[in-house]
Amino acid sequence: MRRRREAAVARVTIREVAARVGVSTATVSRALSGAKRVSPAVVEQVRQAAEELGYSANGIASALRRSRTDTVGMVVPSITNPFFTSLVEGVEHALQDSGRQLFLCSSRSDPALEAQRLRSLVARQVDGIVISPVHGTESTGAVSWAAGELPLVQVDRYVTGVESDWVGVDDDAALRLLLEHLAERGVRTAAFVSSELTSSSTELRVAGFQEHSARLGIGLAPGGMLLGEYSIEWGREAMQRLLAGPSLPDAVTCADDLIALGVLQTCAAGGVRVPDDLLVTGFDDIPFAALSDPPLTTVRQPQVEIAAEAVRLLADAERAGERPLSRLALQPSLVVRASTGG
Amino acid sequence: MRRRREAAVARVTIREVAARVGVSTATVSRALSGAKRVSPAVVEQVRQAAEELGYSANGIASALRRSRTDTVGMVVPSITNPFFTSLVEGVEHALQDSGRQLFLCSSRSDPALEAQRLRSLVARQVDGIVISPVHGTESTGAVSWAAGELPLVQVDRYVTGVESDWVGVDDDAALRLLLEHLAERGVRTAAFVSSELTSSSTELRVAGFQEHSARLGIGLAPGGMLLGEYSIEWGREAMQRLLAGPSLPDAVTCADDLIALGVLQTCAAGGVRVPDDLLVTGFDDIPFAALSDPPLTTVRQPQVEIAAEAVRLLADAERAGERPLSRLALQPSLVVRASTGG
DNA sequence: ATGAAAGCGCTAACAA
DNA sequence: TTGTTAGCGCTTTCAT
Repeated sequence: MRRRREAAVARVTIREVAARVGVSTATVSRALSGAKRVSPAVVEQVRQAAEELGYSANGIASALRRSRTDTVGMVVPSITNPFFTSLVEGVEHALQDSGRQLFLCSSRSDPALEAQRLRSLVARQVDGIVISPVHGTESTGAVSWAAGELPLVQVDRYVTGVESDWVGVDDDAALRLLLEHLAERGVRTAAFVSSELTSSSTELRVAGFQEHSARLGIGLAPGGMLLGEYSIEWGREAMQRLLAGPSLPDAVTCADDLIALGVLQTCAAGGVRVPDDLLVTGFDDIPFAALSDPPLTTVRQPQVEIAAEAVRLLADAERAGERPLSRLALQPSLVVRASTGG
Repeated sequence: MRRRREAAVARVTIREVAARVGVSTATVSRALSGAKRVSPAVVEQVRQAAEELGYSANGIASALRRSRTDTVGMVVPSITNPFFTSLVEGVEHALQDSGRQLFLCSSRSDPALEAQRLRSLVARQVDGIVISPVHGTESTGAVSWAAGELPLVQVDRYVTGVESDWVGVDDDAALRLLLEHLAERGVRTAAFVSSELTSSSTELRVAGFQEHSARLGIGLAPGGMLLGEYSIEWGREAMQRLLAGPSLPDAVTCADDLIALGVLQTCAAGGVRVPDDLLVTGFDDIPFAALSDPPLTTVRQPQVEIAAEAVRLLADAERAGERPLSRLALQPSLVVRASTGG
């Protein structure tokens, strides 16, 4: 319980370093940045003086002058969903090589909060934005405004009508993989538990489910299209509704792993044996998908590639003037585990 | 595939708004911030002009002038560990009311990266830092330097010898709860699977295990003190080592839920029945602790309170000159599930 | 190789 | 209530 830091000791500036060495601030600036056209001797003196004085650069002043912050903003609907955390980690990693930092924001699935985050990032002059928009239509205004202010890349989900690149997974291919797998396992009827149709990927997953289940002769169970949100709780509730119905389908296909984990929990609690009585599938392959009871069959998104590609596109966008927009749908892979008898 | 955003259209500044309305930049600044001592008519005109011109403030310039960024930095060892994500979400939420934003960084359990993040946050002039330091000793230098530059609060873990506040859980009380529960269940021998003794909370958990197990007459199984890292993988590996030993203890106590989930996975794979053959406990109560096979008995950390308290301490620190340091160890609660026969 | 000087866009004294 | 003025700390011409 001793004293705290002296309140607001004025921070050391470049001027004091310059004064100490007896050179101009310009020289100090040059010496401390890429040491160009400065004599090695001076560089060394400056380094030492900076060290002695405890100088550390004021990034704000530098940013104002250079109109660059070496910072990228990222906005995701949730930071507690492991899928997005993996994506964030991938982006942060990809950024690291270029010495840039990530400014992470959560929109908490709220378009109003998302708009606020975007305004804030633009105000803070980040050099670019990576966003997974909350909502297919309600996010449009804010996202397209931001895209007009600075380079912006959409990942995973997207809003249409915005001039920006996009990288994500091929949702149609993912549902093809899942349903072909279920068909092979002899599934004739299935339910689909998803979020409300408020985002691009949700729509594509539902559409993919409908198309491929029809093609493979898998019928939609009565009351089997359940739309809620991407959460464990919704998975639990949706499964309760299915249990309350007249009969169970052969399989429950879920639009993400969180939903599927909730479904599995309710199955366990309700005495429904998976995979004996019911097959269950997820989507994303989050780390916990392998640990559930039973382990979850799912499709893996290539998160690392998605993240790397997003950063690459952002770099392009910074340079670019005119250039065609990219839309990259990367391929998912099927991961078979015990929840489908694998 | 249409045209992109026009490259670098110079952004609208306050001067252009001022010119449009026919007032000074100072008036525009005043009108746009807290509308103090500006005539309502002018405020309205300025608002409108700003709107028409698509003006959005340059936060960097503002920050330079005001020496405030309204931004708080947070550094955590991992953003894929749900415990830390919950903490982050709590801090972000607590900050929201005061209109500040969170700048989140992951140190990836690497002291060097952590030091870099801290330098970066200080350079970016965040108003304060919330950090859960990676390492009990290797983090000291960087953390105490940062604490000297600006207000800093440690959460969850801490390094000693740094003049900063700390909020976290009462690790000793947590181990008392866990071990008393195990003793009631008839446990006579236990193993402890933890991370290396590199952080304060790890040390306290190991110490708590030793003290309370001794007090309750629970013996440490031979080779039963297993130190690795906070991850599912390490949990798997540690359990494999226990399985390779001559005999199993009655219980495996884990220093966090990720480790415990890994332990459970190996038990399932190796035919060890939990809780019949072995009791397993975790620590943190992450959302996935309820979904494992079997559901995990653990202690819940009061994350929301920890986060709220951290933000409150930061606010204090900003105001404060001299003031005693706070060390708040909040109380955990036992959550009994099937992994101990609950 | 170095220095002088001019701002980046904004805000806060201080005047009026 | 409003304007004038002086910077915040840094980088970058343009000279020398």
